This record gives sequence, C-alpha cells and structure tokens, in this order.
Amino acid sequence: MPADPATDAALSIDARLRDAIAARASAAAGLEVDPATVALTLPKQAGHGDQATNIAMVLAKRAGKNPRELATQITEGLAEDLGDRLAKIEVAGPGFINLTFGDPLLREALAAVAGAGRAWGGGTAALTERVNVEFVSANPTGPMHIGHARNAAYGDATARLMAFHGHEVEREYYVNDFGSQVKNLGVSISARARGEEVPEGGYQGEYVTELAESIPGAAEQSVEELSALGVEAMLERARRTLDRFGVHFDRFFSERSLHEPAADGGPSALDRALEIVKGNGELIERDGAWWLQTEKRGDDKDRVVIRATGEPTYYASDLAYMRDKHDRGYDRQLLVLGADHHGYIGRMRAAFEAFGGDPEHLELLIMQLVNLVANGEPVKMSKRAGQFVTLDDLVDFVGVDAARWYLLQRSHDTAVELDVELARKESSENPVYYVQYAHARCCSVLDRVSSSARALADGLATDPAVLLGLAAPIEDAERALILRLGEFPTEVAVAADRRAPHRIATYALELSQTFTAFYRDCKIAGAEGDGVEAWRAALTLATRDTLATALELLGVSAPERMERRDEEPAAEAA
RNA sequence: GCGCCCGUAGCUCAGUGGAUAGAGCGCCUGCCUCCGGAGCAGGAAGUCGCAAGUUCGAAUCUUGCCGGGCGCGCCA
Repeated sequence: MPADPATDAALSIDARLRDAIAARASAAAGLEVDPATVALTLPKQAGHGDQATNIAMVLAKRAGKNPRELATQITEGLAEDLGDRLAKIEVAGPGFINLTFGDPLLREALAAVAGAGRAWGGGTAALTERVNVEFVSANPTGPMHIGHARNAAYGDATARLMAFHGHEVEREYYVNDFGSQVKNLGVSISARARGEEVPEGGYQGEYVTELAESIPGAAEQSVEELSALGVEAMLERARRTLDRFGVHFDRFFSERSLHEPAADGGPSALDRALEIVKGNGELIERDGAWWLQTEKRGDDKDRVVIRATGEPTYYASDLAYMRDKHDRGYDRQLLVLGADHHGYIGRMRAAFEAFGGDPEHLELLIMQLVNLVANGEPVKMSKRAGQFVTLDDLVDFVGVDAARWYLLQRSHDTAVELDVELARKESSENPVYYVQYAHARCCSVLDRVSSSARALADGLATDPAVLLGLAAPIEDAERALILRLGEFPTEVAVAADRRAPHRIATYALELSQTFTAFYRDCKIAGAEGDGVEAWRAALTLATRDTLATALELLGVSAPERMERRDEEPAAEAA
C-alpha cells in the first residue's frame, strides 16, 4: 500500500534530518552509518531543543573518540548543511546533539500534517501483511462479562490500529458451538423449562430461565434441540452486545463446522488436520489415546487430541481451526486470549508448528485481568451463582466511550482495576471527556474563524504550500503543538508494531493537553497579524483531524460539541 | 513445585538503554469584563520491591531473592 504523499513529505523531513546526521556522523567517526539507525527523539526536557540524537555517544566507542568531541564535529557540519532550517544546534550533557527547528522547517512540518488530514499518521507500514485477529470468542453459553469486554476492546482497537498502519486485517470470532458445554446449556434450559432446578454443574444464571421462556414449547423439546436453539440465541445476543460496543466481526467461525464432512463429502477439517500432523510424525498412540507430541516443542507435556473413547478433545478443534486459518493464507494470526489461557501458549505454538506453520506468524496475546471495584470494594463475579457484571451492564453504566477508554488506556499485559462507580461519578472529569472536549473545542473555534482564514486553512488539504509563505514568527505554544502532531506517525507505528493501542490513548491525552496550552496562549479566531489567523486555523484543523483519528482508533466517538451538562443537583436535602 | 504476567507518587497507571522519572484522580493555593471554566497556572507527594551484574549511561537488559495475580485435566 503506497503511503499517503503528504505523510511521505513529513516523514521526509525526518528522513532528511537522518540523512544529514548520518552523513556528518559517518565522516566524523570514520564509520559507516545507516540513516535508519539514527535515533531522533523529542526531548522531554524544555531547553533541550525540538529533537535530539545520541549518535555521537553510540559511535564514540567504535570510533575510539570522545563523545563530546565527536558531537561537536557533527554539529558544526550540520549547522553548515541545514542553514536556516535550524534555529539552534548544540552539544549537551554527555554528548547529545540538540536540534532546534527554524521556522521554515516547522512550517514544512505543519504543511505535511495539514495536507494529510485524516490520513495523517497512517499507511507507513514497511510492508502490508494480511492479518487475522481472533478475539472475544466467548462461549455462547453465557453472557459476556467484563473480561470479554477488555478482550473485545483490545482486539478491535488493535485491528483498527494495524489496519490504519497499512495492513489488511480481518476480525474473527471462534464460536464454541460443539461439545459438552453446549450440551450442558441444553440440559440447563430443559430443566428450567420444566420448572426444575438446574443440575449440578449446569448454568445457573437468570439468562437460562429467560432462554427457556423465549423458546416456545421448550419443556417438550430434546436437549439437542435446546442446545442448538440456546447457542443460536446466545450468539445473537453476543452480536448485539458487541455491535453496541462498536465491535464488528468479519466472520463468526463455527467450531461445529470443523467436525462436519467437507462439502464434497470428504473427511472433516478436523480429520484432515489430524491426518496431516500424523503424516508429519507428530502423533503417538498411548494408553488408547492419540497424543500430539508437543513436549519436544517446548510444551510442558504431550497433549491428547483423541481420547481413548474416540472423542476428539477441544484441543483437536484448536489445531484444526489454526490449520484452517493457516490455509486461508494469512501472513499472520493474532489470538487474543484471556489471562486464564496463558498456560495454552506452549501447546498452541506446538500445534501450529506440528502442521508446518512458521511460529513467527502466530502471535498469542494474553489479556490480564480486569478487577472491578465499586465503592472501594471488589465486585465478586461468580459464574456458578450466575452473578455477572456483564459487558452490557458496563456500557449501561458508564457508556461506550468511557468503557472503551478505560479498558484501552492501559497495556494489555498489566492487570487493571476499574472502579465503575468512580468511572460514572467522575465521568465529567475523566480523561476521555477531556480529549473529546479538546476535539469539540477545535470544532467550535473553527466555527468562529473568519471565512477568509478558514478558506485558506481548508485549502491546505490540496495545497500545503500555502503555509510556507507565511512570515509571522512561530510562538512556543505553536512550536510545541507542531512537534506533538509530528510524533503521530511514529506513535502509530510503534503502537501497531507492539500491538499496544493504549499508547494511542496516552498520545491523545498529551495532544489534547498541548492543544489546550496553545489555545490558552494563542488567540485563534480573530488573531492579529498577516496570515496569523489562517496559520492558527490550520494548526487547529490539523489537531482536530489528528484527535479524531486517534479517538477512532480506540473506537471512541469524537463529538463536534459536548453537551452542556447541567450541574449535579446539589446534595438533595432529604 | 513448575510456567506466564505484574511490583514506578496517597490511589489507578504511562514510560522496553539516555539528560532533572511522568499523567489522571485525590490533596493544597490562586485564576471566570478574554475564541466553551467539562478549563488554566502553581504546590506538596517517589529508596522506580530488594541485591548483585552488563554499560559511558539502567525504571528499562541479565541473574538471584521478596511480594501479588493467574494457570498447570483424556474439561471447555
């Protein structure tokens, strides 16, 4: 996929700097320097410039030179090469080179962002991969709980992120519509339909009674029929819940279908997969059962695929399912699994390799737990007793935007605590509203900008060069905002590569803060000075689009105006 | 016992080799004749679990220990 040209232009600012630095560093150190290896970072410390590189320190040892001395030589060369694009360049600390951009370079940077619009930050993947992301895959035997909520939010946001970065992504839900749990659901519905207690080990939840009531003549139906109808109903319910949560799958893949004969009447996908691993010498018979020899591939022990009874295990389905996805030609399979599945990594990898898959192309992403807290007390969740905090409950309670934000703002591999009371009570002050507010503020300010300035700013999408002619000096808050916007493509790339959508949430918050500081320090609508209003409108426009993109990657809405919320009624006198 | 994840401010958590470790919430002090105060400015608050090691440089990499979560079925 070709990257957007405007994004290219901005990256080329970065690339041009790298090239220049690499050339001078190479000459000074007497070593080959690949521009791609030049680290350019935005220093967090004010006074350390707009970009910094540690190249002199990295090369010092190999070059046999003092880092500061090396840095000084590189600096002198760069100052000569880059002219007024640099306002300042200096050696600092142990050998950092700090660069401060000149106004011409800052204008080029903003022109690139503004020109790209909603495409800014995307499409920079070096090569496009076909990626299958399997997530949620909750058993259709019960409502989706808070753990599924985190899995859903994460899988979906990761898919959005990778697609935006430049990959072809498909979302897939594996439906466990086969086996003893499904039968168990049928048994439980049947019991409720006949007004009896659910047998030991059955599903106790209220929803089972609801299912029984919703199925006409349930008391007379067979367990098999009730199982099928129950699964169908639960799946439909899951679809509606996910839809409401902003998560849409490309495919619901039935486990049962793996067990059915092929379209041509040939063996099932499961049988074919087993034949393949058997042919590869991966199966062994022992104690009357068939085992996949996973231990030799790093698993704790071998795993049964066909029980002594002749029944395939759940693991056999997993094997066939991975094989099916593999045959569909994806470059990469991502599986988003719950915390309680981390013990499966070994056997899943082993299975993938057993049929000839390249382990590099399988990624198992483990979600850590969400601990729900209400009023400072942990919320107990018992599937047995049928007590859930469901995904629907969460959305009802705090709304889709806050729910997704809270579930996505932290790394997937750290356990998080979510205080639902707090999330709702503080909803007017929590970070997601702050970011949305910044977006709404961009929109509302742009409405107040003069039509001529607005026209100039809007024209940038087609002609970014307009900005370059503006002469007014760039102020600190404007500089900070441009640099922040300029980070977005790198942030997207890192977040996508690390499957870390929470970085986008962090970035969105930082961008919002930077914009708010700009808004405070620089008057936008009606600003004095030649072209200043248009220039600031362009900055606002670029911020609005980048915030909207960031929020969209998280699946959080970007409203053009926030509803004026009435003050909470003062603690009622009761 | 073995395996995976985590230990950073009062709380919830960012930060996967760089400079004086950050944010949100909470707390304290200020700011509404000014583009939306759902806001802004400032402040208090940290032995980055502990100890060694690697390096010019470690919250970050290695090892050991301590503490917490989760998992170790011919269940799904």
